[in-house]
Amino acid sequence: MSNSKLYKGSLTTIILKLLNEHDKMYGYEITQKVKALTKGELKITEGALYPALHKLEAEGLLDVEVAKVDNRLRKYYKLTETGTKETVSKLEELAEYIKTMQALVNPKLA
Amino acid sequence: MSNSKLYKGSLTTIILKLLNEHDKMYGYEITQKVKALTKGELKITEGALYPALHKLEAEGLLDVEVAKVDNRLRKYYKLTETGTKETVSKLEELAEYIKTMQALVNPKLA
DNA sequence: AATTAATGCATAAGAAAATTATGTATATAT
DNA sequence: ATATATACATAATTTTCTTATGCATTAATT
Repeated sequence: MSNSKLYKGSLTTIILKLLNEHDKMYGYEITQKVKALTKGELKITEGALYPALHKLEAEGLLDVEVAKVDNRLRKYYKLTETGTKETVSKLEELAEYIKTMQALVNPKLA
Repeated sequence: MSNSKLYKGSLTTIILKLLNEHDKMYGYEITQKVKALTKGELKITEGALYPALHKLEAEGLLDVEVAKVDNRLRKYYKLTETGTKETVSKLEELAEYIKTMQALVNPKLA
C-alpha cells in the first residue's frame, strides 16, 4: 500500500469514498484510480483490495454486478443504501482522526 | 484505542512526538497525556502501549531509565538521537498521509 | 476497617488488516 | 515469441491492536 504504516485501516474509507463518487467501479479500476489521484503515492495491492471488497459485500455495503468486457471478467461494485450511510460515517471518522492527530502533533493550534 | 480503525498504525508516531516534546515520559503518563490532549477521544490501552515502547527501545529509538517514586516503579523513556531523526520522518509521513487522504476524499481541492 | 479506584508495570490469546507470494486467464505491445 | 497490462482470487505470514489477565502500591470512598 505504502511504506507508511498510517494507511493501515484506511482502505475501507478509500473504497467507499471512490464508489460514492463514481457510482460503480471494478477492482482493477480502483487500484488505477487511487494510483492516479495520489500521483503514485498510494498503491492498493490486490491482496488487500479483493478481500476488502468481499467483506464489504458480505456486510451489505456493496452490491456486485458481473460483466464481461473484451472477453475478460469484471466485477462492478456499487454502494447499497446502507453503504452510502456508512460512507458518510467513515468520512466523518476521517475528519475526526485528522483533527485528533493534529491536536497531538501540533498542540499549540488545538 | 478508539472505535475508528484509522488510528491503526499511528501509535508509534504519537509516542515519538510526545517524547519529542516532553523530553522524558513514562508509560502511564503517556496514556494520560493522550487522553487529555484529545479530550478523551483517544485512549491508549496498555496492551498496545507497552509492547510498542519495548519495540521502540529494541530498535534503538528510545532509552529507558528506571525510577522509584512513592515506592512505585516508573520507566522513563526518552528519544535517542536516532529516535529524534525518526520522529521527524514520522511527522513528515503523517503530513503526507493527510495530504494524500484529502486528495482522495476531496479530489476537487487537489 | 474494608473496598474500590487510581497508579504503574507486564504479557498472552485472539482478531483484524495488511504484505508477500502465488495462481489462473485474456489482450496488447515489443 | 515474450513481456506487460488487464482482471480476478486466495493462502501463508506479519504487524498491530483488543481483550483479558496478572501483580503491586497508594489514594479515595463507603
